[in-house]
Formats: sequence, C-alpha cells, structure tokens
Amino acid sequence: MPIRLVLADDHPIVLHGLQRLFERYPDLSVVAACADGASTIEAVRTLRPDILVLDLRMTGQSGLDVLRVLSRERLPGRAILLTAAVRDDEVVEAMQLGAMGIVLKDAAPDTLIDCIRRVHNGEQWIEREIVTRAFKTVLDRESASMEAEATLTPREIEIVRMVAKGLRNKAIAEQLAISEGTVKVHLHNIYQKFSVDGRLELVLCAQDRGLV
Amino acid sequence: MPIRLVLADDHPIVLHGLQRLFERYPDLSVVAACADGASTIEAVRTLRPDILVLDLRMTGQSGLDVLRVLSRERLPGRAILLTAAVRDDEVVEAMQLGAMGIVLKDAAPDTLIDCIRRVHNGEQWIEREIVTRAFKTVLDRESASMEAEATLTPREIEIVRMVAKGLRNKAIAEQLAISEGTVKVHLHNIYQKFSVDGRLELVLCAQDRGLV
DNA sequence: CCGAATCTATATCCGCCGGTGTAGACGCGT
DNA sequence: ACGCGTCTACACCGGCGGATATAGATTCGG
Repeated sequence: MPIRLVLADDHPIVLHGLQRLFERYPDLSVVAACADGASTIEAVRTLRPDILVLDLRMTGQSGLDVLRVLSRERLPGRAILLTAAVRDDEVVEAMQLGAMGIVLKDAAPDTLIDCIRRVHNGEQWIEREIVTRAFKTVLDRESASMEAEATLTPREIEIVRMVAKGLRNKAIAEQLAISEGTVKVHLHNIYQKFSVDGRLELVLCAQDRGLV
Repeated sequence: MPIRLVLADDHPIVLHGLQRLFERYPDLSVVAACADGASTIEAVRTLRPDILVLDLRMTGQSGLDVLRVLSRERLPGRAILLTAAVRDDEVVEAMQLGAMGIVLKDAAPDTLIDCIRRVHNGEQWIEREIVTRAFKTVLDRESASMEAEATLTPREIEIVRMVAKGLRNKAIAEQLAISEGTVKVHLHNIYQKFSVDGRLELVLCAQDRGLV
C-alpha cells in the first residue's frame, strides 16, 4: 500500500506541481491538497495521512501554527516541512513540535521524495546545513555573550555567581568572610551597573549574559 | 599546495592505515602522526597544520582534552574528530570547542577524505545521524523533564512563570487582578510543594524542571 | 606622589517577602 | 449532601533585602 500524503501550501502553483510530481511515484498517494492552515488541520484529522508535507510560510496560519495545533492531538502521522528559507529558531521550534523532516524548496525533487520515504520509514531527515546551523545557534544561545560582563570587578562577579546559586546575603557574607553589609553594598553597585532591580532580575540578567 | 594534516590516534594500526590512505591523494600531505595527546599538541603548535585529524578516545589525554588545550591558543587550523562511537554530550562539547568535523570510523574512507576537503574549505561536516541525535539531546535538555511539575495547579504554574520573569508580588497581583495577599498564599503553597525557600530558589528550581 | 578604583565596614530606614491563621466561594466526584 | 481541592481574601509580624551616607585601607597607574 502506498504512502498516504497530505500536502499544504498556499501557492496553488507549488501545490499542483507537487501533486504532479507525486503522481509519477506509485508508492506515493496524495489524499489531500490544502491551501491554508485550517483546511490542513481538518484534512489531517479526518484523513489520518502517513505524512504531512507542510509549507512553513503560509499566509494566515503559518506552518508552525498548524504543527502546534496538531502536535497537541497525538496524531499518528509525521510531518515534513517544505520551505524556501528557514530561520534557526523556526528549525528549533519545528523539531520541538515533532517535525521529522525539513526540505528546502530549491532542493532537487528527488530530495523531497527521498525525504518522504525516509521519514515514513521512521528516520529523521533534515538538510545538513540547516541542522548544523541551527545546532550552532542553540549552542551559541547556551554559551552566549560571554563578554559584556564588562565593568564588573572580580569580587562582584564572585558575588553574582553566589547569588545565582540562590544564596542569601548572610550566607554569602559568611562564605566570603566579610560582613553582610558589605555584601549589600556590592550588590547595590552591581544593580546599578546592570540597571536591574533586585537579585532575581540580576540572576535572570546574568543568565542572559551567560555568566552562570 | 596540498592540505597539511596532523594525525592523532593511539592505535598504531589505525595511524598507519590513515597515512597509507592519505598517500594516495596528492592534495593531502601528512606532516605528523601522533600516538598520544601531548605529542599531538606539540605537533600542532610547531607545525601549524591546516587540519588536525584527531581520535576522540585516546588513552591518557582524550581527544577532547587535546581540543580543550588547543582551543585556548587561537590556532589557525581546524579539527576533525575521528571516532568509533560518540556520546551526544561529547558531540556538544566538541562543537563548543570548535571542532569542524566528526567522522565515524566505520564510515567509508571516501567519507573522511570528503570531510577533510570540505572542512579545509571552511564548511562544517558532521555525520547527519550524529548531529541530529545530539541536536535532539540538546533540545531535550532544554525542555527536559516537563513532567514533575507534578501537583502544581494551573494558577500556580501561571504564577511561577510570572515570578520567573522577575515580577514582584504586587505586579503579579495587578496583572492577575487579584490581591497581593493571594499571590503570597499561592507562592507559599508552591514553596512547600517544591520545598524551596524563597522566590529565587523557586525560579532556579523551576528552570531545572524546564517550566520556564 | 597623588588620585582613582576597589574592597571593606558601619548604621539607619523602609518596603517587600514570607510564615501563619482564618475563612468564604466555587466546582467536582462520591 | 458532603467532602475535597482550588482560588480567593485579609491581617499581623518578623526578617531579609535594598537604598543611602560615610569612611578607612589597599592597590595601581600616571
């Protein structure tokens, strides 16, 4: 039995092109071709396809919006994103939403066919450059902006780290063998440098800047 | 001019095998073959190769140890990891340390050759399955242990999220159109459920559990 | 050698936070 | 109908956190 596909793309030309393409492969069967998000969701719910080939950028509901809805419904099928270009954060979100494949529109048609068969077979297939770049983005985000610790003195950095561990002023004072008042002074100066209000904001800010 | 290589592998057989392999390619030139971490670092420092082909698992200093040292020295060359198997966290660390390629030992020799040329050309080349898996690991780590939010009521979750943004009790009360006292009660209950002391610990704990 | 930056300390004041107790309203399942 | 969980509210109090002012010690660079 053939692989049952639902297509979604808001460009009729692309949509028909894809249908034509898939007609030439006997193991692929297009059961629905949708031009917007709502009808895509409807089609997936009722037809239960094996694979959903979804345009990432669609007017109105984007492909990610559609995925968000469908991912909450424990659908049995798998999703492949088809797109002209992606931002790294879109890749990240798509993978979190369970997308099993991402194919660029400028890739060879064979690439898409190959991707569909692999995804149907349980594999995950994403263009190498895309994963690599997105991967690096995530890593960067983790260890990002090491700099910008800027004008913090060593002592202040030390204290920020301790605050970020959840220690209270008294504990910090004891551990550094200084008075609690001094800790407060340091913190006060730090707050000004980062223009934050309170230790919680400081910790959040410090996390953004990667000094934790 | 050929691509200058330094090889590092603590198995002599593999090392010689690689040398033999590269001899057949005129555009590749092995300038050093090292059997341990120390001599590898020394070779890279003095010979300044274009590419370092490095075994991940070596007795004594591991490949990652070597990378750690070299990455602190702003070396001009690029590194490719050659390994029988990798754990996801090793992939993550390798990429953070600036490794430009990872090739499995059971891959076809052509794969390694291809990888070397691409990396020398500025590309990043990592076996698809490896990146994909490691990528998912990082994502999982980010959105990990979604569960274990356990017995938190919807309202409580809502408040935790707001606290995690750095909002103070008064602001939360206003935004939820409830009294500040009620916010405190909710927080009190949450503190007990998580057995934490204070909003800062709560936020840190919530971040661990991935509910932010 | 003098000034600037840093780390230290002390002291006061106020506000927010968190603990504790009490209690009413609503919804849900038995 | 009753109990249970949840969300809500108010009040009181102790304590930590943060702002502010003042000031001595040290180190470092001009």
